[in-house]
Amino acid sequence: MTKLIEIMLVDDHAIVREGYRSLLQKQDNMRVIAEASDGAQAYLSYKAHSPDIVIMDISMPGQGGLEAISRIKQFDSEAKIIVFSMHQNPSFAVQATRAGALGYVTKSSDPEVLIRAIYDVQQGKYTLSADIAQALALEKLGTDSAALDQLTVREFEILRMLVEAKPTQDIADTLNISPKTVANAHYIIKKKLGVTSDIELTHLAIKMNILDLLTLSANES
Amino acid sequence: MTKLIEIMLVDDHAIVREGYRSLLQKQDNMRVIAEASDGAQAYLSYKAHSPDIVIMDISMPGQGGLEAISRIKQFDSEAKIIVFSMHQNPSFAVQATRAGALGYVTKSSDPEVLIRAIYDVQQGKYTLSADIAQALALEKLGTDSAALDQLTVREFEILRMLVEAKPTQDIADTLNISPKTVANAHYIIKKKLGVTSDIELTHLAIKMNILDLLTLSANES
DNA sequence: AGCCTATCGGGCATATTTCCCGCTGGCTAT
DNA sequence: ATAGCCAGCGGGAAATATGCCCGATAGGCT
Repeated sequence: MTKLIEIMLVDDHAIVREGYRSLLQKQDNMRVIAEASDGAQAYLSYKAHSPDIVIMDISMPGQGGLEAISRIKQFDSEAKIIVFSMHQNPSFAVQATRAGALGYVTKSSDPEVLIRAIYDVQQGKYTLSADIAQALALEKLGTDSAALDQLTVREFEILRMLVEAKPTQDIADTLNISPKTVANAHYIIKKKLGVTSDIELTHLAIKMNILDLLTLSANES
Repeated sequence: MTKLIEIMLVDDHAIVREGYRSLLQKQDNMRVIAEASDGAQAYLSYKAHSPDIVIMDISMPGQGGLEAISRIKQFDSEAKIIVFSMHQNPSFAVQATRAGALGYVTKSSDPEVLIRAIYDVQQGKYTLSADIAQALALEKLGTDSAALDQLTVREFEILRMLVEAKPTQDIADTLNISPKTVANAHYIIKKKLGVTSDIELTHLAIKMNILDLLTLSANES
């Protein structure tokens, strides 16, 4: 009566694929018909097997999962893809959705959540695991993405030097202002961006692409 | 003929535990007799079941895996623990070993590697997966991120929480120590690593791959 | 036993952060 | 031109954090 749902698994950790397989075998109307351990393989395998549902990890080496999603959707815009990720950051869910995923479930979720998501997505319904839904909602309220626009030009300039780990004195010298002013700006910046520690500030800088990570390996100080 | 090996699984992702279980069931002389999804639970469960082997993830929320290893070893210095981690950074293996683990296998390894490790560790033999062994050897030669190895297990653990921007108070709470001790450790860490600001510390953490950049924006707690 | 190291935390002087304030100078609207 | 506004600058002062010291305990090793 219920038709068989054919599933493809994509995850770079064999043990996790083993877990999916074991879990899905318990559902008698689901069958794993293909597997892949990276994005490139996933694309080829999708074309070869046309599964009903793809369960995909997005943190894989090389050709990542997001790229694979885009390519699969390009090949078949009807493809039904669920992202199953360790990342609890709602931004990942946003990116996955943009790429074309129909569902996003965190690995911390109970197995039933994934099963539920498979049924939902099978019917074309978009699904999020509860933790992500909540985080996304909070982010929507928080509106911190445009936070940088609150900074004045001077503050932004100081921020950039701060996150490069330049000492206050150096910044003061470069800008020909008093170290006290730099310290004040430092404080104002943290306040405007809503962080309380320099570590959080650095995280934010990375997220907002103020801090060029490539510079990190090439050291100076 | 061969005696049954009783195994306890510790991992915060249910799907991964499912994977272990499925994998280990195929070995007719191994049996999963207990599971836990965080460090505190792992400790209690160990005391209750006395498994022959513990397979433990070390990146878990709250009471981390390293702490759990220490406590289990304290309770039973004969405990045989294999760390099964996503981190390919050899420093994690160093810290795990210091805490008392007998084996370190990355999740990218083939399932057979884990099975092999179980047999080895069962006989009291120390095991590393090939990728880690190589990375460790290179580190020994290259003295690259070896700075991290100067840190004690506790310090390393605190460092990881610090660079995730966890407040001192939270860290103190999770580890059940005084905020003052955390502050002291914070200072010692910076001193050992030769940095003077938290921003530099964060840079270092990124360079040394302690701070997973993908996880970076995943700020919840 | 004696020594060593890890862990834990108190003490305390110094430095930094945080917040408030006043000053200047350039805009803009009246 | 005059008033109002805001960016930029920096002093002051209380609250906190940092840097460095110390002593205590506990487990391991010789």
